[in-house]
Amino acid sequence: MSKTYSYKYPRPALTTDCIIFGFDEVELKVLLIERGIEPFKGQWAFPGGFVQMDETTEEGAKRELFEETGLKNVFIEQLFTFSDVNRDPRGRVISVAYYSLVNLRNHVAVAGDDAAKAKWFSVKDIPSLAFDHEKIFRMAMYRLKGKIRYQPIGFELLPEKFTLSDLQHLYELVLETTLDKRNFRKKILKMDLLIELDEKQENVAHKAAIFYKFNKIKYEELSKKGYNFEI
Amino acid sequence: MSKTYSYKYPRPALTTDCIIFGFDEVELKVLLIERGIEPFKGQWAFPGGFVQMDETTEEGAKRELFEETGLKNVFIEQLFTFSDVNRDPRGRVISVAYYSLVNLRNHVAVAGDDAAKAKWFSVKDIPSLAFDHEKIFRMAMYRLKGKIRYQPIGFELLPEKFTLSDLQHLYELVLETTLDKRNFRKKILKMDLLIELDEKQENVAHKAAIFYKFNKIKYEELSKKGYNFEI
DNA sequence: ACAAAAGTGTTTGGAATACACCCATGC
DNA sequence: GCATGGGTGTATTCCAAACACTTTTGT
Repeated sequence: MSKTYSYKYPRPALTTDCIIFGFDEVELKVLLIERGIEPFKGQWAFPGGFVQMDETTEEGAKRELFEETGLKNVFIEQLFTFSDVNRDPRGRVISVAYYSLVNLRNHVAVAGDDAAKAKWFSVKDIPSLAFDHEKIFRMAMYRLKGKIRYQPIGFELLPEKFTLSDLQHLYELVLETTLDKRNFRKKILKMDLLIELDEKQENVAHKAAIFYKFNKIKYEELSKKGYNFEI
Repeated sequence: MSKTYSYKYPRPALTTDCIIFGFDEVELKVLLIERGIEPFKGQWAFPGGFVQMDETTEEGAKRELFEETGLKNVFIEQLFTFSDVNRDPRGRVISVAYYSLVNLRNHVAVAGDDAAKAKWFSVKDIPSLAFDHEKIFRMAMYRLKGKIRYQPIGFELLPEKFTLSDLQHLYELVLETTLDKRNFRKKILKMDLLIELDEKQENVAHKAAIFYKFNKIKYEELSKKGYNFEI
């Protein structure tokens, strides 16, 4: 007979879900895993799983993300806690969702230990999802859009070095709009959070773009002062 | 021997907390209850309690709020889920926090069924709080400030009818700053979300102010279109 | 030479800010 | 008549948006 855990009152189970957006300099993608077990076996879902007793929900989310997809060292941010009574056919399960935007150069491919298959999908072409994950996805997209307008998420999550066109492209993908090149550059450079490098693109069939890097130190200083950045 | 509930894996307990800000046209306050039982017996804390199996966390938060303080029909919004491993001396307890801003005219006094005493405190003069509630409070204040700048929270939560000075005062209290009267009025009226009433203050020892009401219908229309309001 | 993306300034309209006096009312 | 808060307009500055051509590089 296996060990069980008993409580005086019933308790919901607690899980996490990770909505990881990825930017490969062409498309905005999101990371899904194919479920290996019931319920929703064979369907796509966000990585995540049950929270353990010795970890915060954030730690649990990162752990599951790593186990299921191999992604590591990802900065995640809390999105929302989903608690609809019937959101999971296994019973009462409450899920704390986290989201992030990562760069597909640094956070390369995906190869989880768990049997689950992980795959990046274009946000324009998402399969049908398990549980209430479509609702979660909509909220994550909405939050990402809102956030990128006044916080330089893009910078933290681009590769070490990047061109201004890369950055603009990221903003355009997330905001689902086009931006004026001159105005975008003016605004971004006026923030004074980018450092121009002594390096240019090579082997491109056009004028080589200058690489920039993000001025993390300055950003953290300003963040502490409660400074707000607007795009 | 009393009934217990057994699970194959250990589960954290799940609670809610409600950070209810109140505006009495003089001060910004927050609602606390004095704990009647251990842990932290006799200390002040936010109203809240354990989530039941047939209710969402939002429903649970509203239920506890009513039971402990008598407050009803409050629109609450999810703030954050707190999951530090040692945040509760009773063991592993995760709490989903909600916040709201209510008007102290409509949502009058407080008289909970539970033995707990509930009381409004000026946000400038909060006693020391139980659990990690000081951390929760700081986050709630921060969120409220951020939110009021681009969403007309103030309107929804003011009394049925109010003067522009009332509204300005609320903004000043939340943002902890002073605002220029003429500029504030210009901006607020340009939003076109207020309806001027045919009614004035009475028995005031100065020019009587005109009452306004919030144009809820127009606000909901615009909200659905994703329109954003900035203060 | 041409294709392809990088890079660059100016003008205009609208919003944000700063700022001071008269008005109505109760006492 | 005076103390109290209500109500109003303008000038200036700053930011946002619109807009087109030259430069560099590989083929």
